[in-house]
Amino acid sequence: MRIATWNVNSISARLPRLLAWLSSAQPDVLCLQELKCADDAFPRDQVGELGYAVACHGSGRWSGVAVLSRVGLDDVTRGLVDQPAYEGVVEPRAVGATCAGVRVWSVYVPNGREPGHPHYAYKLRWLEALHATVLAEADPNRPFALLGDFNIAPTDDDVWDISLFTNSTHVTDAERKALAVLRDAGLTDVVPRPLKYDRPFTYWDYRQLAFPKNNGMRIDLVYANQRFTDAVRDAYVDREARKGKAPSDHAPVVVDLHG
DNA sequence: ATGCCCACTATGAGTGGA
Repeated sequence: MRIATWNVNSISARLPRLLAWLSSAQPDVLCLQELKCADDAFPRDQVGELGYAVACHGSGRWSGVAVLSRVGLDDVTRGLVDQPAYEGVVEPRAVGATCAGVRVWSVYVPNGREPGHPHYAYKLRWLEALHATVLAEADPNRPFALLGDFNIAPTDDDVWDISLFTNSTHVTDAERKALAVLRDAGLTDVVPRPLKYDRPFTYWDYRQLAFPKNNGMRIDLVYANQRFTDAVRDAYVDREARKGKAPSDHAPVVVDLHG
């Protein structure tokens, strides 16, 4: 069973590349983030032709998440337990579904903008709600994983040059503590292998030749319980998807499970 | 070669991304 996550930075802008990637990579389950489309605008027919059912949770211009599955899609849950609002809006940033017995959540953690910004406080509150959801769904007998764009680099090695991140989001102690709380809840960071270079970055800015220079970050994560990690056979970042015409600025993370 | 922001809304410039 192949499970993947990919921040596509607009489903409509990325549709040709998404369909090509589904055909070549053949994931059984794909978690998507940054759809930037409303639920009624999701290209269900096109992904349906490739055999995928869709559970999406979007509202238009910003955010938006989905789970695509060709092995069943049950018990869809939209939003987190006690998910906080930002400026009065509870944003579409999390959707859960059960696919062939595996419970997955596609998550898009708020960016945070900068430490001290209200969006940063929102990010930390949002991560508390994510933790509450993990606790509410805890079941050691069921494979479980959060997959998505966490907007946090777990360690200093997960950015290309930590000296450039002074007073930046994504690397603060409070954000990393939120990941530690998820680990304390029984989840493990499933670190993918890079297909080139030494570190498995998943995001490269569009600007300043970041991708050719490999000025990247590992912020797209898979946090899984033991039943899930025990089944992991391989995990890698598909950096090929970052190349070429009209790519997303994120690459997919692919996890292969036994069975 | 991996190649020097992109996508959205709206119609030009502002916002968000990280």
